[in-house]
Amino acid sequence: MNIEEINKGIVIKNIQNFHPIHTFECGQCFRWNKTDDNTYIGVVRDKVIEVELRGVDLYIYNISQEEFYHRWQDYFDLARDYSIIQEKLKIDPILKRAIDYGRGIRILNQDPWETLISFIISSNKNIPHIKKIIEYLSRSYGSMLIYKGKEYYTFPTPKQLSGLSIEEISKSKCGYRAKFIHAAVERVSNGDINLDYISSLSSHQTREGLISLYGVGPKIADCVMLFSMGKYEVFPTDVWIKRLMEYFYFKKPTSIKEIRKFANKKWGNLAGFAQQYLFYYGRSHGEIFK
DNA sequence: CCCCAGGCTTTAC
DNA sequence: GTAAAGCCTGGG
Repeated sequence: MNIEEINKGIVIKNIQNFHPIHTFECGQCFRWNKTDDNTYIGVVRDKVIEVELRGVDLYIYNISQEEFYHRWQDYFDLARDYSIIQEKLKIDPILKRAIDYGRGIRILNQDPWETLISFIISSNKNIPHIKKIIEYLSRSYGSMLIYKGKEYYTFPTPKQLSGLSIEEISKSKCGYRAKFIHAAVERVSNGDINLDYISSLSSHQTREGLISLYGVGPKIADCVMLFSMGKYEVFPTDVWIKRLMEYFYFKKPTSIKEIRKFANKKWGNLAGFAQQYLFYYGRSHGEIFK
């Protein structure tokens, strides 16, 4: 990678297989917002980051080169060669179509705690509403950051949320999910469950551990594993993926369990990448599956 | 007004 | 084991 430090940021020259729109709109994250053409601002852990694709060069603002190698290369998954992944997956003609459409997707390496709560909130909700709830929680209980004179808020830590009543959490408009969030805060902040430890286990054990949380089922567990724990063999199967898989592969109604098994066998430790390309393609071509 | 939105828990076969 | 009902809330 050809990287240069510039005023207030870095630039990666001639970047391959990274596009901000595809990466930030493919459903894996909720705190990146478009501010201009090919420009996004996001709060990641304890920093506000601005990303802009200008031609073939990627500008990342509010970080140094040293920080890039220390944290952000991993967060944006920029050390991974996605062309190899794409080559392997493109053997499948349907994936070829999906990859051609979403070529610039990268799977972000997000914070497990934030990812867990975000996907607990996501159940039975649309994306704008999910983002609103997360924004409310961050503004109310996170820490304030200033970037270019504007206020931003970190996603609250377990400690910052501990002690809140279910009623207080409900003020975020998260509805019946408040009791799930409350339970997760309790179990994580009192040390009953340690997300870093859980992520170090085998995929099966990680999954079991996550599902042991109240309000966390197979779909949410898979999202947390894929988006924040580097478990790339999972295949989060939601209603969109289910519809798409039935339409393209099974030609008949198929259980989620069977779809996951199929994907695992077909794509192995690349199933998570396949899911992201398919999901993004499916969301953008939803009318096909009606 | 009714229906749905990136699921889960509970209850009933 | 698998299948259906009910769930908070906001927007169409």
